[in-house]
Amino acid sequence: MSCPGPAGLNSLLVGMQWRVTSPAMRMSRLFLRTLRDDPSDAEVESHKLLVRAGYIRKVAAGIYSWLPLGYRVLRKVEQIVREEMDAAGAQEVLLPQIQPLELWAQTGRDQAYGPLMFKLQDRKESEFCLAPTAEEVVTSLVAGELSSYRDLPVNLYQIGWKYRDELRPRFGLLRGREFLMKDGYSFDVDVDGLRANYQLMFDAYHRVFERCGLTFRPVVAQSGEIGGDVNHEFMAVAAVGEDDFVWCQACTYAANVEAATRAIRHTSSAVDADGELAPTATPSLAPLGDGVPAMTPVHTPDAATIAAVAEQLGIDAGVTLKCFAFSFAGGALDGRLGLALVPGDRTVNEYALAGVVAPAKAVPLDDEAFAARPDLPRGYIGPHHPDVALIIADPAVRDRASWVTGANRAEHHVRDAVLGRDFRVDTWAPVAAVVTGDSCPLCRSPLRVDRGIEVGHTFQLGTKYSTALGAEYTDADGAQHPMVMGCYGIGVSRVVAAVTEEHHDEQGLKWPAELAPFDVHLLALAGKGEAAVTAAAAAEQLYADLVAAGVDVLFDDREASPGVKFADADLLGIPVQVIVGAKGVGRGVVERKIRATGTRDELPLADAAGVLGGVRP
RNA sequence: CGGGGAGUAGCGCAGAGGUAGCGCACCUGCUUUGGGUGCAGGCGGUCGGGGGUUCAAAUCCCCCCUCCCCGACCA
Repeated sequence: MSCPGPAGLNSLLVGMQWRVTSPAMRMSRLFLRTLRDDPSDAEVESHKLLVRAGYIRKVAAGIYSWLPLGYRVLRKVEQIVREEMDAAGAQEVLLPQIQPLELWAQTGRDQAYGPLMFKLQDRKESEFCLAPTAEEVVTSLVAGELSSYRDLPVNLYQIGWKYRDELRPRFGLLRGREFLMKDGYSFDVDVDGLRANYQLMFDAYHRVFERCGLTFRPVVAQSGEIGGDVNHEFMAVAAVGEDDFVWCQACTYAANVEAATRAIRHTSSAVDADGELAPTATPSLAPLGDGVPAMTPVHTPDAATIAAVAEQLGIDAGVTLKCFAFSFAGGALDGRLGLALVPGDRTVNEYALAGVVAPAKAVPLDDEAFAARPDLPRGYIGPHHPDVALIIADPAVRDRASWVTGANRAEHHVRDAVLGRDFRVDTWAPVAAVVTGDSCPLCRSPLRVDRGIEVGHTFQLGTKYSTALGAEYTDADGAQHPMVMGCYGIGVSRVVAAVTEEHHDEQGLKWPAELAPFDVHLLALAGKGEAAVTAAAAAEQLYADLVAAGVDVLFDDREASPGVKFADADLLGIPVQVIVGAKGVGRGVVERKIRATGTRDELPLADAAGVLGGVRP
């Protein structure tokens, strides 16, 4: 039996009509099944539609297979990311997804991540994890390769699968346990260098998300697990987002709700530069309690939440005073009790509270701690408790003359608690979380709190990892310094879902041009008789012409009724639909429908491929 | 991890002691041909897994697995 040489093989392939390079596809051969019903386990539109349209299929909780259409979109996002990273001077690498746990122990993050990591052992029982991220691997890589200031800066990135054993995977691709992430890491000689690289990445991220068609905002954020200083989250605005962020409608201020602050209103003059109550402010304070009756207890059975108290007493939550109890850890007040006071319709921002008590820590009381302190009845705590070392109050606590609050006695609250008369405040600080309508700290315009999907995150890491893993360089004077690092993530697979959340309607998906799995969806409407045969031939010819013109075209050549084809086309969401039917072909035209807008027009059949090829991005 | 719900055909669901059904999808034929056509006939199931009760278990009991929702320190 003879083996075909290259030429023979080539002719064999041609003979089998294999198109190795063409991105075009006949729908009759596409690995695709669309579903008429929503999958029962999907809750958000992106999940429902991506499954119904045959882009993804679930394999396990938070783990998905990417089918041909979905994988095309995923690769388009990848490509945009790649282009913008390369343009910004970053270099692509590929780091392992299986990483030795030993490496993580060197930074202590094996403990910090804990059960969030998928862990595994090899046959020798050495411990590994599936990469949740790659700071350790990339830092130790760079530590081994570079040692001089002459080698820096360097900026490496990869696009690879990441694994996090989430407490609760949900919303399809939005919170998966396996997800595709672009993670990048910059190494500089100093903070100025880091800032320059950070700015390059920050700008590149804008271009990436703009090209993906997302409405987004970069917001100042807390640093979370990774550690470090300045960082931004890129939030795609979406009702199904899992994070609140605050933004100003008049200026550029935007922050994660945890990091957000607000301008203190008319009471701001009562707080001096140290956050202490200024003596000069007391004139406005003194009259507050005038004429308020003495504080009186009320029986409030089974009302351990603000909402329950408000309902039982027929009052607004805003007239209640919330007392958030915590114990100090470290510092002069170690082990003592503290209270944070905010109006009942607000919540305590624990990050803000942490900032106030730093360097000591404020540890919220847990079930055990409450059980050990019968004098602190959960849900019935009041600010006049005798054993509180420090009371921190939000300035909004000065906005009311009197409050309804806990009585420090189970099943009881008190009315008419007056600041200065019935309870004291030791420290004033804005520990209440920002809500819509608060004033912007920069321009005092109204702030909004919205939900978003975190599609990107940029960090200025500093030297935490370079120090731990020995990524040091020698400067011009021969001195050793740790490299100054930044890291930059984009949730590539999450972007696919985020874009879907923003671009869809009841009929299905609506891909932005740069992400669409195909540029054009060519529909050949079936029919009977000579006109239909002519139309079918015209569709075939147009398909060939579009392929020749370099258009990525999906050709619906199936034997199906027009309704089925229209419905599937709208579901799949390819930006331009071109409909070839007997009626139009008889008049020498085809119809073009823009999926996003529903706009329809006609193109001359003879010229259609040229027109469509010309508008290709 | 706590609470709730659910696993029956590829998808969506019904069936609650007597040997498994509907819609969609799929296959065959006819029909229809510009918005998920209609008719007829088919294929397809260890009823999540294991154990138990019973003459008989998808159904009752026990254990396990998986999936979904809510919560997981705001008093």
